[in-house]
Amino acid sequence: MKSVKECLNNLKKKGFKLTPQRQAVIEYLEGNSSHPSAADMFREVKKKYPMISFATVYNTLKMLGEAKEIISLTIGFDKVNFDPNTEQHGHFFCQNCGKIIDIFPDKKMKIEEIEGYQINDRQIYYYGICSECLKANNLDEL
Amino acid sequence: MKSVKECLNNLKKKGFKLTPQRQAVIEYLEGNSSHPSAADMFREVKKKYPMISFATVYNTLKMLGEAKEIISLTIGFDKVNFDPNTEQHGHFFCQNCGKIIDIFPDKKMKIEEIEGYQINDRQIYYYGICSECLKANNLDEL
DNA sequence: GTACTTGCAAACAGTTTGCATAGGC
DNA sequence: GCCTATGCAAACTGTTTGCAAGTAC
Repeated sequence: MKSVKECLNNLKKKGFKLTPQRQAVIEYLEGNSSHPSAADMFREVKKKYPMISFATVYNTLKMLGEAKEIISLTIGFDKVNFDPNTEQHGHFFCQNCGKIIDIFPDKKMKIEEIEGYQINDRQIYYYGICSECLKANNLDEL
Repeated sequence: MKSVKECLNNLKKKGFKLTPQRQAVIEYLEGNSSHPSAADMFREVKKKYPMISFATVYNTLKMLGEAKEIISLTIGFDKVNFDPNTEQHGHFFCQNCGKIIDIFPDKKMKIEEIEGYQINDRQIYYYGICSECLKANNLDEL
């Protein structure tokens, strides 16, 4: 997702209807690097658009995924998180505070080939302790 | 998990009790590259050990994870899958047949460092169509 | 006007939990 | 004998679904 405007154009081109609910979700996601879950989105979007429902959030996320405007992360073990940045990059999951942090490689990552397979996507997940938690030394139990 | 015997020794050393149920799960997992889910394990182990319960399967998997005898994969979007091979390697998820396939790199993969972070683990997930599905051309809807 | 989207609530799947009983060490 | 593990069922969480009413185009 490069910008709200481009995203809306892309969706319109693909025949999706642009409801106010969908636009509210898109506006919340644009430039958001916090990797929100569906519940995070529901909670936040509801503040500005109180009549939105959970089903609509999921519906919108599914549509944005199909339109390749967002990617889904399964880095957490219980729920799915979403990232509007569809450029190839990795993710770090802090096992202490639960934050998901973008990891951009030094050089442009190219997805390797695997003989005989068609690769549509790759995700690289790192698990560990983030610098903030290491500094604060407020490790819960590790 | 290198072998059932080594695994049992390791668990004993760490103070875990070796119940028949746990041994049945370990024997099922040893050398198993099918990346079973908890439900798969429950179904299969039950055949040889009919009185096992779901809670015990989850309990055993949690213990094996803590003992670093297995790794958990979140490559699927709904459930967790398990791999008794704890050597660094990637995984491929076929978006057509749902199979999870081990991907071993040509050269020994080293986990990169990330300045200021402590990395405990890394997972690389590939998504696409496996060679079997490509050959069979029995693509459901893609 | 038509077809798709919404909101709601109920359903669903995977996983976790509480507790009495059983069993490893 | 102690303390942890088991089995069962119920609870819980994240996500999906069915359907009547609403709305983008």
